[in-house]
Amino acid sequence: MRRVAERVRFNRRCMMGTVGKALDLLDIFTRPRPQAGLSEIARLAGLNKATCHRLLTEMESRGLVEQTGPAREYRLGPAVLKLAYLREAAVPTRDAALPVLQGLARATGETAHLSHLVGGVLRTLAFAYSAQHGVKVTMEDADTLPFHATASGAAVLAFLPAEDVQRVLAAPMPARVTGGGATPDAVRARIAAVQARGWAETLSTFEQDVQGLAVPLFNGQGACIGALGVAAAAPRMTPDLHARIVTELTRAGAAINALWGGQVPPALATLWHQAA
Amino acid sequence: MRRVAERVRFNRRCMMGTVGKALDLLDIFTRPRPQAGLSEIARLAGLNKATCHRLLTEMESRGLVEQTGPAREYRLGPAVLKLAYLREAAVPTRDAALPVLQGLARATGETAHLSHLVGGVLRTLAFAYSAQHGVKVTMEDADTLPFHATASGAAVLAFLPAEDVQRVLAAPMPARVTGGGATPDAVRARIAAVQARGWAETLSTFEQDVQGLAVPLFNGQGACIGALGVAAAAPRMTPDLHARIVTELTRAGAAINALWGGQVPPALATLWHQAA
DNA sequence: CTGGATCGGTTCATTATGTGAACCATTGGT
DNA sequence: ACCAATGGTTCACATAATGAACCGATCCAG
Repeated sequence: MRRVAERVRFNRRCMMGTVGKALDLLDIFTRPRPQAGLSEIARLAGLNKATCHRLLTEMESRGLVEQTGPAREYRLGPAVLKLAYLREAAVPTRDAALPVLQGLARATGETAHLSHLVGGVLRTLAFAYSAQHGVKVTMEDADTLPFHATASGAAVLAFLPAEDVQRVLAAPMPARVTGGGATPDAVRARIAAVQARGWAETLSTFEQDVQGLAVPLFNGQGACIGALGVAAAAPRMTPDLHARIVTELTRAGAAINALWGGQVPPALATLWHQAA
Repeated sequence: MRRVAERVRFNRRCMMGTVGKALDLLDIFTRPRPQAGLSEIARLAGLNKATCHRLLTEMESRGLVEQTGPAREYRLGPAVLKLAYLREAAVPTRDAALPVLQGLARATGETAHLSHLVGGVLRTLAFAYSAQHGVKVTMEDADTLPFHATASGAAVLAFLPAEDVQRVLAAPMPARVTGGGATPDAVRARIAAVQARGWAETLSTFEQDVQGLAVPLFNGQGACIGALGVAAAAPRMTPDLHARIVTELTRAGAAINALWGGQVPPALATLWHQAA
């Protein structure tokens, strides 16, 4: 049945075959921890050392990871560069969106970021800072964005099939939330707001003193595949700045969707048109 | 024993576990064939359709590949972009070398390319064209470079442990060679030449009417990890141009090794110093 | 409209493959 | 000298991968 395949599309991360475990190891390597030793990796991944070692050497044989000098730590390998090059050659996603992202950061004076929905998780794909202020919201370590507590999450949820939204709301709340901003009711309210006005908004739900605004991004079939967001330092927010961010954000969202050939739902498109 | 682990370091591609098979599927996607259907992939990989499907969906769950619209073809996914970003953040390899590569292409008026030794294979990592001539050697499709028939291959072989060289020479000759330029004796002669003068050179061995020149690149432990090459259109080669390429190539080689913290063997360093 | 040849995807008995506790050999600190 | 780490390896065991056969859909030629 076609329908069966569709239903499993979200939250694919449940499958835990051998290659799934191997690929999960790649998520060990982050910006603050670019490399790690065998024991550390095994500990972080909750796997046996021997298993881990086999997976790593197998990935090393294809260049996906590599082992550094005498410490014998593992890190991401050169093969990922070739893959990224091919991906960009086939589907100019990131490179195409980057100028728009930088323009958004410049126009708003705040941090702009782009995230991609993958395996039922929102992953940061790129971000751009503004040079305008010394105080800016940094995104370096925000690897995956929780749906409950970010504007990007709400923007995406608002255009996801109802069953997927249910699954997200049913999932356990992540620890990192301030106040009651991540209760199912609060999230549902945000989703409704997105559908009513065309963009998502949160205040101090993911990071203290950070106001987030976001719009969803779509693929050629009209399915929501990510979000474009602005993370602003709340203390310097003014009605005027807020309005500017909304107009710039919707404009940039429309631009990126156009670049990607994304099908924006008509209702949303008209909302954006009014805002810009 | 440490020695055992060392001996297996080269030619890791022999191990064919499940994740190895999965990762090999990624090599299906190339510049001329950026996406492929399930049956086609299974055929190309020599795997069962069911197996292939499982591997692909498992990789899709982590975003390493994705499925396109109604045709349901597979292509590289957005996760590779994040991995490449992290890799570059941790080890600025490609981005750091790119300006040097472009400078080399500009200074010589020919095509410059950078390749990385991974899993016993030389993979093209980046290349730069010169705007000077209409006729240039294109590298788009040269995914992996055969050791036997390229200057880059000879440059790397000249600084690989003897046993690895034996293994390469013992391997079956690739079909794509012109003339007798890829016989074991010819390769051995090229290797000796590299060690004597500091750079490798081939003429019409890989591509007709293409002259290749290359120098090896090293990591912090002094192990050879790749090559920097220039692919020149043979018809317009002159002694003067040849000399310029050699000086520029050695200079650029030294620059990239410096950027990467590569330990150039002293003997080679002095040869380069004389050439530049 | 039908027959055949694709396609993407799924099922399930068979077995090959991955697993992990216990085990080295080294290294570094006390 | 000792202990506690480290990276890596072994091997009996059980889980997880395999592939022929299958399904429904689509397409195209006759």
